[in-house]
Amino acid sequence: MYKIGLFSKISKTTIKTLRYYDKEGLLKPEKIDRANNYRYYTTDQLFVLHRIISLRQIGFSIQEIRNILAGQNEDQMILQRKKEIEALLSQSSDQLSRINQYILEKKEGVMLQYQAVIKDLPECIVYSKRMRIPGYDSYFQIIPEIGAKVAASNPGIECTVPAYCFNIYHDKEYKEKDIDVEYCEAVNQFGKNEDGIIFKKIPSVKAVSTLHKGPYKNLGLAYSFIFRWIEENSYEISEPPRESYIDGIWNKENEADWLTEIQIPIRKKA
Amino acid sequence: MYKIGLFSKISKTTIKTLRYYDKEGLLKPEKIDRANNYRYYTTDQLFVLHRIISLRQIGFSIQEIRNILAGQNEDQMILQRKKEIEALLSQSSDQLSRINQYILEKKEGVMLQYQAVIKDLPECIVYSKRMRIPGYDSYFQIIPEIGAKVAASNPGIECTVPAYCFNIYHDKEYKEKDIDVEYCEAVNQFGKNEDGIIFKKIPSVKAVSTLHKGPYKNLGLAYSFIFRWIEENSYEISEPPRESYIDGIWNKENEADWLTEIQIPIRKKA
DNA sequence: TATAGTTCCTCCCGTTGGGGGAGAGTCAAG
DNA sequence: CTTGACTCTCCCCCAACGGGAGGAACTATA
Repeated sequence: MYKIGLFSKISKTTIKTLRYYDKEGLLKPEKIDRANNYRYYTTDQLFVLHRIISLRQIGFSIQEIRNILAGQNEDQMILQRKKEIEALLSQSSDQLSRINQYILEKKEGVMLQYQAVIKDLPECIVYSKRMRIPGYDSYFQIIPEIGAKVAASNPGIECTVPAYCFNIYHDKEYKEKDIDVEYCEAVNQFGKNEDGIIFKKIPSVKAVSTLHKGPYKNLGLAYSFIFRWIEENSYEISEPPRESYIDGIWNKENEADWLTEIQIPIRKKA
Repeated sequence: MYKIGLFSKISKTTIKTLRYYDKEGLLKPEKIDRANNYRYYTTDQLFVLHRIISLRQIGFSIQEIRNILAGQNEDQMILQRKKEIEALLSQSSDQLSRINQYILEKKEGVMLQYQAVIKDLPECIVYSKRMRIPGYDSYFQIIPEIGAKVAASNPGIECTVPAYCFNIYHDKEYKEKDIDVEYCEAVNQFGKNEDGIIFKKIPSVKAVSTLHKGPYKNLGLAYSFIFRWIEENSYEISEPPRESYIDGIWNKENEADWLTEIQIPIRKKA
């Protein structure tokens, strides 16, 4: 029978940890002296402690170890823990790739105005119209028309607050002319489909996002940044890119103040 | 100027997080209404927030981000973070290997009495004698003699409490006869070297450890378990194995109660 | 203008696996 | 008997928020 200090040295475990495992019910001392509450351990308990430490080193939580020691469906917990480890592994390797990319960008000295962020885009209801337009300048005429038509045909329908108003680009590559584009605006409910205007529910999706400030003609820079980012970090594009308009002609006079978010749905490359 | 709820939706960040970043000084609202303490944000602040989120996704802590945003030696922090990520990566891959090994052992149904644990063995002072002995049974005669001689020549020297008494095996492979063994016992100070008995300081080292209960003739099982474990988990032996005697003939009559810990110093395979 | 529903605020507590330390009781040796 | 080493319990701390209480303020509608 060893007191906690000796047992701690034999087992190379701190006293704090031993007391904690006692409190948590993982390893009760063989005997507790009722007179002074001293804990007494035996060498046999080294086996249990070794089991606990081994499981901790594999990353199981205290609660999980308690279950395993109690004999509860160990196999399932092991498989679950294995999946967790694999998730952590992939997260770390993700972070490594991102930080390497970051170092590279710093060394090249460019692109530092752009930041890539992964977000979940929530599900929403939109009205949309897909069309082929000659160039970006056509937006300023076409988009208000679509909005007006929807409002006229569907009383009671309102745009979401904050607005989520974006274009989806269906071309396989970046183009500046003759663009196959789908204009979308998030609304609070479904309405009538007419004149190529279609209401639909867009499911939630994981996307990489970057902000672009300034006139639309410079959006190409943002695209080249983010396409490269996707490539370097081993993602692939899962749906066509979206441009979400945050600040624009409707609230900022100066083109230099316009703010656009590029959102590209992605998945990890297999 | 957006109130926190709208800004939270635009940026896909929770209100709680925005308030936390305010409190931590990462992202102060553009304006706070003194009358009601409402926070007001601008779209320009989306850039700072994106920067923060991007750094968070790479795994930087709030404190680190605060330093980076303040322009403090960013390069160094990036390299440091990269090392952290690599450490995490290697830890996870370690855990994955261990849990796979664990699954394998369970499937084979054997070896479940042994547990491998990695520990740091602390530095200590020992007296030691290296010799060639015919077999394990010689221990019972030789070891007490050495102890008696040291005690006689070095008054004032005491063994550590708890005792750390072990053999180091210098043979390249496991042997049961004609063994090249170095007997060591941890003591509180240096003493006289004589008759092949040498005092020395053993530095601290990382080792894998397993417990063996029962007679010494069965130690082979424990060795085969742990050698395999080392191989399967991509470690390599960095120093000769040690056998540390926890319970033995001096305090347990029955051989079945003897407890021995095998400690093998290891390092990760390159 | 009254009211109801929504949004916002500031606390406070919880999470994990112990570490650090205070204050008090206990043990072993000289 | 004293002194130093051990041990006990209790409380606070960590990181990055999430959950919820309780209350004030804003907004829309009747």
